[in-house]
Amino acid sequence: MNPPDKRDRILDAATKVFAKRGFFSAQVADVAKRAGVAAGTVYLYFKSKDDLLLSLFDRTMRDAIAEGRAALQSLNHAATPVERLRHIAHVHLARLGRDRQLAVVFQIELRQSTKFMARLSTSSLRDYLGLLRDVIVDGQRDGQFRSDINPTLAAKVIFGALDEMATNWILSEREYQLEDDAEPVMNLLLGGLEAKGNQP
Amino acid sequence: MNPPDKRDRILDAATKVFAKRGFFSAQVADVAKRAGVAAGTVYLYFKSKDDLLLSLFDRTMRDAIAEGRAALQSLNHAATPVERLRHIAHVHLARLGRDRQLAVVFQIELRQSTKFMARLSTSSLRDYLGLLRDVIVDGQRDGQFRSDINPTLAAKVIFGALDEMATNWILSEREYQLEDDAEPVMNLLLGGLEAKGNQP
DNA sequence: AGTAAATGAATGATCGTTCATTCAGTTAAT
DNA sequence: ATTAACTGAATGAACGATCATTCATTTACT
Repeated sequence: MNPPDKRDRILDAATKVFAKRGFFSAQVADVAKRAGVAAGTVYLYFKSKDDLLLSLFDRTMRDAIAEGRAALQSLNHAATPVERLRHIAHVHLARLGRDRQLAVVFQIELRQSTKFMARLSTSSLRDYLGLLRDVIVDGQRDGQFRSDINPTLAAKVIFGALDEMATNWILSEREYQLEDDAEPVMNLLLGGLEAKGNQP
Repeated sequence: MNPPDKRDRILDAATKVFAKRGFFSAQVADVAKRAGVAAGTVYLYFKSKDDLLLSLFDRTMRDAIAEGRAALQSLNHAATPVERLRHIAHVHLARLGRDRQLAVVFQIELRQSTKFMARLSTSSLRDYLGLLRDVIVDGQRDGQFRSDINPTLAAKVIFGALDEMATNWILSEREYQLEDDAEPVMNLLLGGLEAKGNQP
């Protein structure tokens, strides 16, 4: 059938409705209408409204991780840790920058309760931080990165910085390419704010 | 009077109830009960449940900014930009680390809708980022900081990093002092991840 | 015909909010 | 000093609107 799959159609509709009205104000009936199905049909595919949001998260993370893997594969296998970190930053911001509604759901709606946050931080997000950490450890091993830095902490800092860029982008009135933040952010994180002490 | 103020008591109760049950699941009646007043009384002091959350935010930001000002005053007036940034990071994390329930409300509950987020990002948070930015501009002027870095972006990166530390702390099972993250985070942000190119 | 998928009206539980009423405390009058 | 009148803060039962969810019925397909 041409329309991909009813379940997917409902998830797409949910993204739009949640992004626009917020998860709690959004009504299941609106999601159904937008997906072109009846309210009851939603419950043939999802256990509850909560399950809808959680499933949205799961589907997106699965897609994102697949995309991330593919992107890293496409890199020259001899890519340096620096190049790999820059690449991750680009992919991260490009993905969110491509779909504002998805970004709203991810940056805001998914974080509305400790329940969802806990789920979020113990699932694929953990893997994502782990991925960053591994790259950093590599860089430390071959001397490109300072070894006096805790790689787990550095991964969080990088994630926090990218996350803040995404949230700012959503709330900003201005129209700009989120991905364009990747370069300057990584320049700062890699090189540091302090001027190198080259007093001649 | 011994009990500070009825309005304050209600806000304190709201912090606890919102932190525990989440804003949407929390019932106004629970907040009232915890504050030791009747449900209707809440509406003598606040327009609506939303107003309760917003007022909570306003009161806390007012307190935090006052505390931040005082802290900066207490610094030697000749403090370098580096010292000032480190100081801000400490105060930021110390404040959240002192009261986990308040931290939950700030890091999670307040971010549950674009409505609150917008309010958040156009109010005192704007001033806070501006404060960071000013310190960075100072540092660039006297050559301590790289001048090829956009100070506004750097302010966001610093904020994003601290914010991520706070969120991680809330969701972590481990018990640790949030403020202890201030030093390593600022070491990373100031010095950068890359090893200085001193190949002998 | 028989099965599965889909429907959408009806249900029922859940609160935010209101407001008629109470009551403690204050003022005024005798 | 005593009583009466007044005030407005506080109460909490009741209201009413909102939705998530269900399920008896219909539709579509083999």
